[in-house]
Amino acid sequence: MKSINMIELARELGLSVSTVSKALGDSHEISASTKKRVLELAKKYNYKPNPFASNLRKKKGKQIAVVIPEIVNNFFALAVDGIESVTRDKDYDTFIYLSHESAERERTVLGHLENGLISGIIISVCSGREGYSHFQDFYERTKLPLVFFDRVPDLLQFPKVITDNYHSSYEGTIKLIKAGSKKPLFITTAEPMFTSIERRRGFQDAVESQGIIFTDDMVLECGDDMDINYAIIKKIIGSKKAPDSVFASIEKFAITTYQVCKDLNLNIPKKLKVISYSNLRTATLLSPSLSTISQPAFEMGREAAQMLLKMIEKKSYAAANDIIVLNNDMAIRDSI
Amino acid sequence: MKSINMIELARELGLSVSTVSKALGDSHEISASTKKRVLELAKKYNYKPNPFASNLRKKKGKQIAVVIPEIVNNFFALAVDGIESVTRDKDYDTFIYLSHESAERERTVLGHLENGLISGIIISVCSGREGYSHFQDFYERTKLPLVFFDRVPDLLQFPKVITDNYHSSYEGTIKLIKAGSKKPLFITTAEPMFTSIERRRGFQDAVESQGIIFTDDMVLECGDDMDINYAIIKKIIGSKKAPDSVFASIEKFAITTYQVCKDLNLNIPKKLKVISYSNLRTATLLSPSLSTISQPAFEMGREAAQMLLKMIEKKSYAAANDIIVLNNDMAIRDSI
DNA sequence: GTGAAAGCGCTAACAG
DNA sequence: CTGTTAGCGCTTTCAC
Repeated sequence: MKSINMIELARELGLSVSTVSKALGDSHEISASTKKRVLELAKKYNYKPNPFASNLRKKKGKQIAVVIPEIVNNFFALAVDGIESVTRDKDYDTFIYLSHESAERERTVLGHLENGLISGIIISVCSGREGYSHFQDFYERTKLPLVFFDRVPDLLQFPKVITDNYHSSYEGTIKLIKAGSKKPLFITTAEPMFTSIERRRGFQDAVESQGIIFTDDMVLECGDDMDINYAIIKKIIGSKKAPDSVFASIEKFAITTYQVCKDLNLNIPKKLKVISYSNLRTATLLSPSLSTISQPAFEMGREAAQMLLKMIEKKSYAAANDIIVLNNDMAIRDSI
Repeated sequence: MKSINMIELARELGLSVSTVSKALGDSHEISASTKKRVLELAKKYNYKPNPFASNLRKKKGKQIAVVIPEIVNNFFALAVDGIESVTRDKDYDTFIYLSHESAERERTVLGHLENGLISGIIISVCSGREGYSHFQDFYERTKLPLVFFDRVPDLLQFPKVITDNYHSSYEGTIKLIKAGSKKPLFITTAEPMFTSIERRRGFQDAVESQGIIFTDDMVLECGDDMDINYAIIKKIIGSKKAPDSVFASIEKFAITTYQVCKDLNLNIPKKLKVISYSNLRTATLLSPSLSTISQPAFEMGREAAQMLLKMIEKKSYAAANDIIVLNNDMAIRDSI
């Protein structure tokens, strides 16, 4: 495959490569007529500048990376869709890396990206207690723009796109209690992450605001193994001192709760009210329809990407401490 | 910020850059002791070879592209997950591009990728009647390895990973009829694509095999606008000559069908049996649980990526016309 | 086993 | 406005 290069283009045009390069870059120091000639021949040969050569020379490129815990998850898929909507628009290429909730994998990816392949990164961090020093280290070493979204390292000074986790959780809990719940259960991840922590706070404060004494057994921490989660949830929900409502911090725990209720023949919402953070499109079709707090995932991705590209393109742009907070959307359905 | 390069490494080691380069590449012409020294210093400085320089020189890199219609779709998300499982393993970087079912966008992406950024592409084509000549053209010009999956250009000679659409559709239809359906309705996309066409054939052949006279009104073509689809499906299902079962060629039509039945207060499966191609995780939780034919999306992605990398690394020359056919999985649930 | 040197294709001073 | 030139950081002959 012999793809034409700038030298041959220049030769055929009787121009120097630098003139061709400038013409292709629409430089103001090139005459309109020359630009036209160059562009025409370039199109004729379907010439595309070699990005490796150009990136090498310019020491930067139009590639960014997206590092997320998983892709088989409506929230992240939507976020990627949002990111792509702006990178596509601005002619950036988007790499995708999945951490699969592994901090080690996250570090590996970051280490790899230190090679200079990309000009910026959009990240949603994996859960866990391993801290965020690798992000700080990465930044110190590369000075590359980083934007975090949703699951953010709250203690680090980076631009972020998040939602009002605390308040939406507070409101959701209030709904549960106003609907008659005396003993709500908050199901969250055993591995801590920014969103869960905020939501848990919102839950606890709301419970207490309604004159209910908050106790530790109002929070259940679940792990990755869905079979074990199923067993734990079943045990609690089927027990004597069962909760009368469940607030699932993440979607899959609501799904499991539904499964448990189905198997135990427990009526939702009569015996158990349920609400969950979720971006599930079929929430309305579950039986009963699931009440949800959904995050503006697409918009979050879009905002994060816009922020990142702004930082990449304007070196002086001081976005470093920008935090964009978007609103979640609560939909009360038959499960309450 | 100032990342070290090979020249500085070489200087500090008192070696030439070429020796360092070879050592880093684990060349056999370098002594073990030198390799060790080089590797150690490289690690100390956290040195990473600049991929632009290396790719420019070698005229190839370890980047591939994935071009799919959408990402907010469990099937494609799973496929990307499968692809990533092998690219991660083999240290390839994965670009992602979404065509959003637009042939024009698909062409734009392909045109862009002619610049040499990547070493191979995995594609699932958008629906429509615009043909596949841009893939052939792309290949002629770049000679880059291409692997198609699921939605493939059936007439072109490229390696492909598909599933047994025809047979699984045939079997699904038989299930519907054996369960008592006399007048099944196949809901498919108005814009043609490989999978739908095969599934439709399977449906028709199955219908006829059971002594039912196939008529054109047994197939309904729906478009992208879900509101319009809803109206059309509602009209048909609510009419005098309504079908007694629905076979949805793609998931979202089954969802809409459920919605319609819910709103019309039509009992599934009594009044209408439903089966659908779907990778929805909540199929069991819908009311009633949805019978599905699910595709091995993760495996498809994995196979496609393995094939592509093999072609890129030329470990297998014979891959060019390989077609891998995986089996779908049918799960009959309460909707039948 | 190691090194010198020639570029890969492009951009950006700097000249003219 | 256009051309000359010097690399970007790396790989790869080809010498030694």
